Amino acid sequence: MAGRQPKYLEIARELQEQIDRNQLRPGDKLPTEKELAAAKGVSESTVKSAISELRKRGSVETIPKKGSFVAERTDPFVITLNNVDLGEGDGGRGAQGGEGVGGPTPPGVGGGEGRAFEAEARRQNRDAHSSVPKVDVRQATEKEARALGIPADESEPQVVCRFQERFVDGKPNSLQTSIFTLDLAIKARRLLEQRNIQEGSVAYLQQQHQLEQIGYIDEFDARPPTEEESRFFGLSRGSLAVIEHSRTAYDQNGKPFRLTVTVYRPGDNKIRFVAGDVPPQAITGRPPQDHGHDP
Amino acid sequence: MAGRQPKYLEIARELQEQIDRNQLRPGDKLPTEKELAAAKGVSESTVKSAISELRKRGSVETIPKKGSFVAERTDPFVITLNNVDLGEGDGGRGAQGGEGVGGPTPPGVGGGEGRAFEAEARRQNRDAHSSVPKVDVRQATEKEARALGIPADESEPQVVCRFQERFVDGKPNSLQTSIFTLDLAIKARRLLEQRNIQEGSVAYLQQQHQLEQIGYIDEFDARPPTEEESRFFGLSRGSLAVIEHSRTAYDQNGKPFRLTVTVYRPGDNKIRFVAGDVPPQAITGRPPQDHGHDP
DNA sequence: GAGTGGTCTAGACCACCGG
DNA sequence: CGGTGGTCTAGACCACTCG
Repeated sequence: MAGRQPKYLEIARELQEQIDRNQLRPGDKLPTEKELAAAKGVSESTVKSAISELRKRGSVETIPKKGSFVAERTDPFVITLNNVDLGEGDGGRGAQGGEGVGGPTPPGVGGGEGRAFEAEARRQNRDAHSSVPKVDVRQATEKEARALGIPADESEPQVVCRFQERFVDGKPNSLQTSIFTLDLAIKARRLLEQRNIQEGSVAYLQQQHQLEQIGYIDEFDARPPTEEESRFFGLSRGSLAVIEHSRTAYDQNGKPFRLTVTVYRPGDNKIRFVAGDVPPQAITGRPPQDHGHDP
Repeated sequence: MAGRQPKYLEIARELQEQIDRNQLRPGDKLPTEKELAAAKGVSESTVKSAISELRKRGSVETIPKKGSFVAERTDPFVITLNNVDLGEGDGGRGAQGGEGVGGPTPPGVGGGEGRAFEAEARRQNRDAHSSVPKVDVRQATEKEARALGIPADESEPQVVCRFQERFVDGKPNSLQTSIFTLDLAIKARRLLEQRNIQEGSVAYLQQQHQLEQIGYIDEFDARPPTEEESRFFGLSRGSLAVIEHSRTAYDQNGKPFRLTVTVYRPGDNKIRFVAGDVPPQAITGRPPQDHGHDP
């Protein structure tokens, strides 16, 4: 119809329609590439292109040497990124409390690292856990140095990276790296220990080191996954992009002291910000009845 | 090194290194695929795979029948999405004022559609403009119906879409669609007119129709571009993903009345949220000295 | 008309998976 | 072991751009 498309896109469209019409159900195995090539009367390479297109959209997942499968629709994990009271016991800001989130959202959660994540999971009755942090000391990348306000003239600035894998309901959910200057970590030694900071790094830094998180800037980007990310998320090569969320946290002197980079797989997560008064049921996500009409 | 990689990734890596080392500069044309194939001693298809890899990362752009070019690094447009005073004259919330953004960020901007965008541009001394809105009436998609709180039993719910192309410094920046129920648009007729709403749709709805935006929920996703998006952004097929930002706005009765979906091309934009007290120079983006040391 | 990338073919070999 | 997808080859034709 209307100006022919390349065959591979045509085939991708046909397969997508079968998925949409539930002729191919989540978890089903697609015909093998050979079979599809024969069925559509094209070469195998053309079929490969078509399937690669579906992979990019997240409609199918391919497991090498096994086959391509219609993606399961997990119901997404809702993570509300500003669902936090900046700095726990209400340090710097005084009366405002909920900090522009206030409203119906339960505040609390000491910000930073894994804590907000686990609180979200509890609220949604989902099981979340994080791996033990892997701690790394290395030279700051340019981006990290800039974010942490390390002067450009400092040669080989060292940073501490705390890296965690995070799971929801047993499935890989996100990868998080928190980065501090080595100078800070030497004063706040637990940042260097390969062990969870139970109360959260923000609370730890506040209580033990008078470092208050009084604000942060969040930034978003999308990019293709690294190999490590592909492995963790179980993506095959040429799959969809990941979402990168960077949070730079500022202390009471207006200096950045932490950079947290979290990488999500799209589709499995609803990454949210809430502002003002929003009805509670909108915040919890998952309207009660949703995809209940086509079985 | 360490467990051989496929040739096409190897070649992609080599090219990427040349780009990183500035042996290939932004705007430069890569050798043709034939030339590369000959130079690397591989087939043309392998070279195509390699270049496709670089396209996904945004390192190169390919213009069909002309060649592949090292991507220009535009300095990114910083758009701060919560840089707004909800509902202008401070309607529903009362005393809290700046709404969790307060701090040093200039408030103002009546929220919604193109207004925040143009205000951002002014602040950054950049030229922003939007196309005249294209207005469409059509049946709501499932997602739209859900977001706007249209009951599932309503058959063929109609919505009004206001679609705009947005440019920064003359270059395509983002595509924005604002969606309202047809019921609302019939009462608030200017939503149906193919003409900019100068004061912003939020202000219009408040002043003329007592509809106050007292909160919103933002959501992020990443996905491959549609054909239309590829055309607008000048992406070739198999290029990188786009970022989708959805904002659902709620009125004083806690009911959603607008869904705005904005699609950005990654790399060209820094999509931000600011919370709490953050030093002003961090907010304006672009630290004065930045990539000034490798010319 | 020459050059270019987009699409496509018809194969091939490999590594890994499962039985 | 046979089946699978990943990689790769050595071509081909087309549509488009450019000089």
